[in-house]
This record gives sequence, C-alpha cells and structure tokens, in this order.
Amino acid sequence: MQNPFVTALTQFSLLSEVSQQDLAAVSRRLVLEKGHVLVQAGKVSDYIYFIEQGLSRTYYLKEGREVTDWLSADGEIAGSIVSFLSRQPDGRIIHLLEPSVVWAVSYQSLEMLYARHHDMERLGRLLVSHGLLQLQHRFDALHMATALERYQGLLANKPSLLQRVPLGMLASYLGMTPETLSRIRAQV
Amino acid sequence: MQNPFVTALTQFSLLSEVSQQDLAAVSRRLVLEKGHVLVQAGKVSDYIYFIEQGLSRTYYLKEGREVTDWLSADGEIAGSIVSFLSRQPDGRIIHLLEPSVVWAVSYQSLEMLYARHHDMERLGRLLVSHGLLQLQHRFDALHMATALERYQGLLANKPSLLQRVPLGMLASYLGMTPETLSRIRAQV
DNA sequence: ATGATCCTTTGACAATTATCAAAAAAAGTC
DNA sequence: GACTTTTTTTGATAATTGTCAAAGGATCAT
Repeated sequence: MQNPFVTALTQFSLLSEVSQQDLAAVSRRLVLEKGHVLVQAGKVSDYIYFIEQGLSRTYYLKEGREVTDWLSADGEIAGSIVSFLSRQPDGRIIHLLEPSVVWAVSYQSLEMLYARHHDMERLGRLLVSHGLLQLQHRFDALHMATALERYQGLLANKPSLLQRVPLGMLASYLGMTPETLSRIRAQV
Repeated sequence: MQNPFVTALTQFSLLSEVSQQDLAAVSRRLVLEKGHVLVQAGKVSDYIYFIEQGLSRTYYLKEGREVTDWLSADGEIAGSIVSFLSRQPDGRIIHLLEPSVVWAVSYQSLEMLYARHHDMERLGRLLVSHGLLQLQHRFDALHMATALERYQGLLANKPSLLQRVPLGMLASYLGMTPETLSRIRAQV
C-alpha cells in the first residue's frame, strides 16, 4: 500500500483489499500552505483530516480570546469532532500552523464505506475509541492540576509542541495565560 | 422489547431482531446497594454498565485525594473507559452513590457481538462517538473557565447532580476544592 | 535589508483559589 | 432518639494565577 493515509489507518485494524481500495478512492491528498483554514466556524464540518506531515490547531473564541482546543501533528487526525460527529455547526476553527500535507475524507464517503464494509465500520469504531482515549488523557492532565503540573505534563508527553507552537497558543491549550506560561518556562 | 437496556441502546441505532436478542442474552441485570463497587482500581475492567436507575461515580486518587472523574445517572453509561477500551489497568474506581439497578455486559461478549453483527459494530461506533461528544462537552466546560463559570455550567447542564452528589465529590468534579464550591454556592 | 507588526518577557498589582483550622450541620449507627 | 462520625460551612491567611502596561525580540512583507 502506497497511500500513507490508508497505511496509518490500517494500524488500528486490518482492512480487506477491497476496503483499502475504496478508502483510498475517497481520500484526497492536499498540499497546503501555513495558515490555511481547514475548518471554518459556524458550519457543519464535512471533512475529517489526516496530517501526513505538518501541524494543525483547533481553537475557538471565548469572550474575544482564542482558546486552543487541540493540536494535531504528523500522523494524527484533525477535525472538528463535535461538528463532524453531531452534524451540527460548532465554533471551532482549524488552521495550519505549518505548511502541511493532509488527507481529507468526507463524512458522506465515510458513511458510505461504513455501510458497505463491516471492517470499515470496525475501523471507525476503533478510531473513535482512540480519540476518546486521547481526550480522556488530555482531560486528566488538566484536571485538578496546577499550571506548573500541566506544563510539565506537556513537557513529558508532547515536548515537540513546545518547539513548534507559539507560546500564546500553547498557553490556552494548557489552560493558562501567556504570561503565566512564560514565567513558568523561565523558571523551570 | 421489554429490556430497558436494549431499548436504550436502540435509540443510538436500529438493531435487527437477532442482534437485539443476542444483546439481551449477554446482558445481566443487577440490583445493587449504595456503596457497591462496580470497578476496582488497578485491574483491567471487563464490564461496561448501563444505569437503569441510580447513580455512579468514577474517581481516582491523586496525591492522596479523591478526584471525581465522572458521574453517571439514570439512563447513562458507566465504565472505566480507559481500562475497558485500552485493555490496560487503570486507577479509576467506580462505586454507587445510590442504590441502583444496572445492566452489565462483558468486553468479551461485546467483541463477539461486534464480530457477528455489522449493526452491532455500528451501534458500538455510535456509542463511543456519543461518549466522545460528552467528554468534549465536559472538557469545554472546564477549559479556561473560572470556578464560578464551572459551577454555573453544571447548574445549567446537570442541576440534578447538585442535589444528588455530596458537595465534596462535586468539587473535584468541577476542578476546585470543597471550600471553594461551598463559598460559591453560598454566594450565588 | 528595513520598517512594521506581532509575540514574548518582565514588572507591579489585583483577583481568585487553596490551605489550615475550627465550628456548625447532616448523616449514619446502635 | 442519642451518639458518633462525616460533611459542610466559615474565617483567616497564603499561594497561585490573572490583568494591565511597557519593553524587548522575533517575524513578516515589501
């Protein structure tokens, strides 16, 4: 299999040749510049993305301030999951923090594949399960933790983000102000 | 369908008669007293629960203190999802805050049903998706919010928990100390 | 390269939240 | 129902984190 997107998904669960071909057929590879907006606010998000290479940031506005909700780097999934799964508009915006190569699959295509192939439905279940585990992990890292602990958690878990993501965007990702993150970083 | 557990799951996605029967066949109804422990810490959790009536609390210990991770009431799912999905031990404990009627299904049975019936696999996917949406919602409610906002969020979203869950357990659920929650409640 | 813009750091101070302790209230037990 | 135990409230104080402002750096576009 040449398609890195299909290869990555196959890690979650084996797919028949037919499913792999069908999946490859509905996925599109995009080469995009830094700053490109993958998902706009207020619309139903119709695509889910796989970041072959690059970095995306999901954020929303709260009282005029940007709150970073999620960061997806090479080999990870990006998407406005609330909107994508619930089929409702959502305020989240996804944009690229680096020039990136991403794969896109539409909701419709996925539903079609789920209906057609049991093994794709299974893959979908496992993908969502994986997403749930990731979110729980992130939740735990922020729950009942001090700002310093949250920073250290990121340092232990995803240190590369500290290099690749501007401090101001990381701060709200960690649930603190830029000033606090700057001070913590200076002092550790 | 007489089985309230199967009826509840059917809301997520239609099931064939056969699937419904198979699901009913592997689920067991339990009538349990307050305080009963559904899931112990440090073990791989082999069951997922549906609360027909009652209330459960998921918590773990952090530096000697109990942190409330999740609360499941009538009609909701309870389970140590990290352990259940990842098949790894986890520190979370689930116990009942009220005498409850719950339905239990084992991991093995579910896997068997997933493999046997495509529509069960779909139901599983939708159940996990629903869980992911719930967790994201909870995450959003705590992210970049003050203690007062978090309290008001609970008041707006799940006010019944304020009546049914002891304040100390709610406090860590909301990411604050019992003293802070007590003061906020007195003042609002 | 240069200027403009945006991001980060630092400082002073204010607000929020945590901690510790003790009293008051509520819940569980015999 | 009285007693014990646990939970909640309240107070005083400390620690953490946020806010506002300004200076210093970095980045971007021309």
